[in-house]
Amino acid sequence: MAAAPPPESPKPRPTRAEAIAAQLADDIVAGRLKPGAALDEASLAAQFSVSRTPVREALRQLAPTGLVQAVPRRGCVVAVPDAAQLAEMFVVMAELEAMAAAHCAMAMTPHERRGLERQIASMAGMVRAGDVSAYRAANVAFHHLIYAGAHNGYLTEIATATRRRLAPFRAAQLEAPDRMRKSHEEHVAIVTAIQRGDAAGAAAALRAHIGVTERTWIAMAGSRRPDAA
Amino acid sequence: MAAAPPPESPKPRPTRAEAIAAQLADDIVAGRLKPGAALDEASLAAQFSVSRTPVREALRQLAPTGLVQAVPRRGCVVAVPDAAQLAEMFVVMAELEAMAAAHCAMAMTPHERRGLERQIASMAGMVRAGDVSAYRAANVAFHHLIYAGAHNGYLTEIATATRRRLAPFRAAQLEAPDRMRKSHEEHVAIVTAIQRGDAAGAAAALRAHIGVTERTWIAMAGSRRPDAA
DNA sequence: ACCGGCCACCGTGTATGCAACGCGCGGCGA
DNA sequence: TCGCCGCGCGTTGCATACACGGTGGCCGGT
Repeated sequence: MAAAPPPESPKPRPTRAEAIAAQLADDIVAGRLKPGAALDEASLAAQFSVSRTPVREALRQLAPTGLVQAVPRRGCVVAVPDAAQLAEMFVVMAELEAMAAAHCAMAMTPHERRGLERQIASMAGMVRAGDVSAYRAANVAFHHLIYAGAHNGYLTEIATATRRRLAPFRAAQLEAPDRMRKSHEEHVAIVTAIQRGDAAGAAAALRAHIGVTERTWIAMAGSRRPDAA
Repeated sequence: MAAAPPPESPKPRPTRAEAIAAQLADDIVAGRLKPGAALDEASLAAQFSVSRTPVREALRQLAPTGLVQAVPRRGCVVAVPDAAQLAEMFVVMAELEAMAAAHCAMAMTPHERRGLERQIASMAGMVRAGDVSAYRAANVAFHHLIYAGAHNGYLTEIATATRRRLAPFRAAQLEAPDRMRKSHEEHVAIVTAIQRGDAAGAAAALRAHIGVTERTWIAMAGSRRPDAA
């Protein structure tokens, strides 16, 4: 009778539009649909073997999430945030995750803390093995453990949304040499702070973690000055 | 070549669906549509003198914002967050606004600071006159000045969304005789901290204003006390 | 009288058709 | 040669029509 963490499961059976929206979102987040790509209703309809109607509804659902940009009579394109917007989102995400980490430090249950330890141990193995793709997936899971530990569904919601929106621009982040190892060390620092109940330390560690990520991205994005905020 | 603060104006001319979505959102936020009310497509279509199609698109746009709850084959209702969810959202909103206030303290331009002073002065007059309805509107404007002063469009976006979602449940908050005066005093404290560049103080003042102290936040993490404002 | 299954109504989900708007190209004039 | 105007095409916006699923009530059985 334990309440499910998201107390609402409004998805007894997804409708076509929802399935298409989920698929498109996934394609965008995974980078299969590149920022700026035009989303033609007719083509998508043909591609999914449905009429334009569900495709339109899917796009209209995606627009408020920020994954696609809709201009009233000119169709939709995959969102292309400029450098300043990305910087803003990184700043906010750092704060959101810091908030979650602080909360974790104070309120995580023993069971959740064990889960965190297990995740860290598992990821340590991936680092040793150099398995970047496994590490990438585990990284998402790790951050979701932090969200869950904060026991705040709304925080989880907006942090997840922010992370998704930034995902296309962080895809290659772990490719940078030695980044995976550094990332893991930062994770360890975060978990250590959480485990000893150091809320401020956990928040700071997470801010630093995201901050480094942002800098890494800026370095890879080219040679623009990294003070866009 | 000066970049416009919102470099995108994706609303050359709103489409029917967008107009309906805006109208519905407004009705929900203003409390004219009460939480739990069923949103029948046909009725709404008749009411707006359009077909079901734009109404459906409007509802699909509103669903991701959290203002309405959509169940796949059972229609939409005005969202009814329970006490725990409301408490979560208040906590997050307090942190978002605290974040904004901290940024304001450090980065507001002189022009923006003068605007803040003017707003406070104007609201002081409303308090003296006991004009609750004018104060209510000015209060929203005040908080939006804080958002704007943070110079972070994404933060503004999610803070505004959160505030909108909570609006239906804060409608009567200022009706308490002394609440308006207290609220104004808190605003003054916030502005004072911002004007002297005290980021931590501004953040703390805003947290207190929203009514969620850090301790409340911590307590709520474990035990889910339904102490929604 | 209570319970179970059946049926009909209501509302949503999807498809199709038509009209309007935006855009690009070609022609005309300066 | 360059700029402006008008026209045609493609795409989106909206309306209408049909199909599927869900819900509530009715009826027969126990």
